Amino acid sequence: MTDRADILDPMADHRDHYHHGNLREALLDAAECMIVESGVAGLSLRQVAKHAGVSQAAPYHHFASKEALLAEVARRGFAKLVAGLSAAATEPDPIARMAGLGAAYVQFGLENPAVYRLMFGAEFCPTEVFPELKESGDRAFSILMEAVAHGQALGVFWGDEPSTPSFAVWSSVHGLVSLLMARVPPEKVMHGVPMTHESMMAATMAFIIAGLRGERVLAP
Amino acid sequence: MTDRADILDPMADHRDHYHHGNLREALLDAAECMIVESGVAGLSLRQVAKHAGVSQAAPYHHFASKEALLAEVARRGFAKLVAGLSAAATEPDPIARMAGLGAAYVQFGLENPAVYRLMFGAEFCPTEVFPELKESGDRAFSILMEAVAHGQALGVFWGDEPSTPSFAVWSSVHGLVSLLMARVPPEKVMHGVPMTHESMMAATMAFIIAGLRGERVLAP
DNA sequence: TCGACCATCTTGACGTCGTTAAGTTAGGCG
DNA sequence: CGCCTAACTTAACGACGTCAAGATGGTCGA
Repeated sequence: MTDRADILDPMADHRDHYHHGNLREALLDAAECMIVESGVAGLSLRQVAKHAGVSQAAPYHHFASKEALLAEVARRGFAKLVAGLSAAATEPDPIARMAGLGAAYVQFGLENPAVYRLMFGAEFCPTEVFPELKESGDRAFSILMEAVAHGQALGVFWGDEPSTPSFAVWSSVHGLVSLLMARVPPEKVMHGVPMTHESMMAATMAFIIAGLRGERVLAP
Repeated sequence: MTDRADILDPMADHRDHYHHGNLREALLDAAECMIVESGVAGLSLRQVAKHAGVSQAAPYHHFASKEALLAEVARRGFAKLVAGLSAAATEPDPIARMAGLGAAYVQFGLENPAVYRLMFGAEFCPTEVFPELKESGDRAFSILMEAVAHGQALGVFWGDEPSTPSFAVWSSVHGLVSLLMARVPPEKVMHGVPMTHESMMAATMAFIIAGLRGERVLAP
């Protein structure tokens, strides 16, 4: 099809142009696009291939299975999430940094709900089968933990051990995103009180800050 | 097969014994059992039917589709969750009640991870298609909101509007269960600190109590 | 310049899946 | 006793994931 185009357009300096151009990336793009439109559950590898303009078996020269392709889409998602968090992690004030991290996290989740579900769904591409996925997630967690340790070092946050409160923070924000996606349409009103995504997020962040600053209430 | 068994065993007083006995419940039981063993993604309706001892098309006389059967399994899960929460909701002390609700919620999630994922996954049986699922979830939320309002009425919890902080509580606990299931094996050690499910839960509950008691830190 | 190599992609096939249509069985009621 | 209808079976359709075998075309040493 693009017989002469490869000569006229030698943009791929390395080895990115194979037979049909960079099929691996094209498949990933197509899969992500189709996931965003129709969800993960109904995704068909054959349609991904058709969408990329190749035959049904072509993807198997770049991915071991449909699950492996989905895992790579999820890995890209984690990379994007880490990029967003990193941008927010430069803020020096601990509370402002934590608020920025939370906002970046929620923004990523609500802007990429399908990919977010794929990343944390564990039904498709489980972390046991694809350990690089777990590693990508841990990288995001490290940014959060660094922010907690930063606040602890300055005496703004309680304690001196960052991993446990970091996990509690992650739980809160992850739960917020999950519930906002699954159960709260943006205009929902409950018992006469409007529940906007913004107010839900403000309440969760208030919980997080209160938890980070406060003393323990329950034993241990 | 059970030609005479129906006569020898007339336990089903109402109309529960059709051709093969109560196939609807048998299918639900088989599906739940198979989901627990192998997850939702790989579940096959044909295997569910075979597991129940009927042909491939038999389920369609009791459920409109595979998704509808899964939705009913999820609905049963919500009923079980509500039962567990209700038992913990009798405690009069607000903080103890909240801790009990959290423990009951986490216990349900960790004891039924596959069904929990189905309930909140939103990939299979979405709430838009099965509104009774949403209703079941709202019933669980009401128990939590009642507990928050109870604490607010006694002046133990901050504020006088229960739905927003209740949502933050739900977020935290839901996120805790999700992350414990997906990313934290029970024996995980992170940066030299052992992260047990119990310590993660204690930290999250401390956050929740602190958030419920404390003043707002961020501007709403 | 040419031929061999090899990664890349296609064709075709297998078994399984969800779902539907048409036929079969058996208990309930006239 | 015979019809009715719900419950179930058999058979089939198209789509799916995946693999084996063959076609294709760029790369590189001779």
